[in-house]
Amino acid sequence: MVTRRRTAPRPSDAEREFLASYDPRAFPPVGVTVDIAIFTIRAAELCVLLIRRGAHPSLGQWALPGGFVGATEGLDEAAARELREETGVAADAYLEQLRTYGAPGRDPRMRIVSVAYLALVADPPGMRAGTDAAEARFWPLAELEAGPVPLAFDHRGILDDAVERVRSKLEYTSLATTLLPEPFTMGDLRRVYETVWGVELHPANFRRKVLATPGFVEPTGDRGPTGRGWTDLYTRGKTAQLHPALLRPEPA
Amino acid sequence: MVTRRRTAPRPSDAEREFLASYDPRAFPPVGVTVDIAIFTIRAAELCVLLIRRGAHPSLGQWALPGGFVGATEGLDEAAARELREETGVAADAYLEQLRTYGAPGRDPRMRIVSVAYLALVADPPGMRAGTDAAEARFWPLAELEAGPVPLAFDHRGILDDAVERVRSKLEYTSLATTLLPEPFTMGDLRRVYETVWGVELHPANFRRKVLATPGFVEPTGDRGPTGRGWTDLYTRGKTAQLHPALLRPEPA
DNA sequence: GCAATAGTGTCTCTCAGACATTATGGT
DNA sequence: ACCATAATGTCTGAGAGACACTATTGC
Repeated sequence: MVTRRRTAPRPSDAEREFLASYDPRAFPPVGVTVDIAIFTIRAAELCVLLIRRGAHPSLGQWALPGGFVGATEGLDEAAARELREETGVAADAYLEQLRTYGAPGRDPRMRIVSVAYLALVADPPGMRAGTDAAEARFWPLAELEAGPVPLAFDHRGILDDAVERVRSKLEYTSLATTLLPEPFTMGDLRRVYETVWGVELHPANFRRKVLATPGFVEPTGDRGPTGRGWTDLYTRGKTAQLHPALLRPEPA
Repeated sequence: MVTRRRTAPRPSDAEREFLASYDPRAFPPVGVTVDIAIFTIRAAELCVLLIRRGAHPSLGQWALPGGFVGATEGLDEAAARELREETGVAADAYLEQLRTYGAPGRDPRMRIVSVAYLALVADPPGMRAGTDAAEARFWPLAELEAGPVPLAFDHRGILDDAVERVRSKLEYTSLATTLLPEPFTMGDLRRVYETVWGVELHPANFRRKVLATPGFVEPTGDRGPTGRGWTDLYTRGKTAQLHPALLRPEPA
């Protein structure tokens, strides 16, 4: 028996680790999966990619794409692989770890710990026609929040956390630009913020703040058509963090 | 064989999940642990609790406290248990999930996925004398960053992430108050910020901003002694998020 | 008296929000 | 002509940073 510290002679972690070093099956089996909330902007709506489950449990329900982490695969690596498999997009996408969910009963089969990721992509062109029959679909969030679409497992909660993360990330990073295909107009960028935050922004003030933030966007020099007239086009800047930040208006 | 979506007939997640539902041992064994970076302020220094390992691997090295997640235990629950076991503190402490680390080789024994947590506590009184012989110790971060103290596994990287999270959390939450025993003075609170951020703040401006943020601190009405004179005492306010935020000065 | 900290007041600069004005091009 | 959007400019108020001044207490 190995005691680790302090006074209590309880069955210590060290003991369990010691045993585990000789028998990796000494503790309860746990599956580790990666789930991704992949967001894009489509038709002025914030959308998330969901997959209709083709296996039990929750067969037929919609779920975040994901899967088990390979034996020799890192977590970020597994998430990047899932993202590539689902969307075909890898280069211009943004991917970050969101949070890990491991409530004991969240999967009825066995103990599953899911490392959730968050991805932002420009609307992938290959996914509009190439998708066969609604097995993978970008759902507008408004539709998910309004209609009673049941999500598998605890994916509803994961999705809520992911949306909140996206909303706050737009404040202090330039990630809004990764949701748009290049080049984009100032109005396009503003509509991303308005869509994600669910507010209306003053075009003049928005423009002023974006252009006052170095490295947020880069003017191409070209002009492109908009609804009525012509306007300047921009590409993504090099700065990830915004200084100063673009704070969302308080609901007060 | 079950095909899930799109065109590719690759070995799909659904298939693996289907198999797994009949044989939970069908995928590689993974251990899930919880590690906590527990911070406090002691002697005007930001300190983190480390444990000297009493088992292989990395025997004798310092590591973040942690352990395996119980079979019927949630992740937050496991972290709260660890925090309680290590410090005896539960009530006034702050605990949040930081990030999950799962690089394949991070533990030499087997695949270990570690869900890291972050805790902020007021210096626990029971830990100064009650601890026997340096098996658990609050280390000043300055000492860790300067001296070549090797940390077990990838805990150095986890600690770096945790410190950065604390630094940014102080900006827009009232968590600085959870690092102090109550009641505290305005100077105590300012020194928390100065210590964590590693900067000097103007006392007058700091005081004005803190008092202008509703719910940050509550005046007790009493006055207490300070280095030279007497000053107002405060307790923690009810607001978790600060409006407006208390931004740290830019290193520019 | 001197040093150190707490507390109050004031000035300036920056920035966000609100709004006015003009240009452009499609309906 | 009318409308929608883009683009530019102006005004005001809030807040941050810098600094001056006073009060209190230990040395």
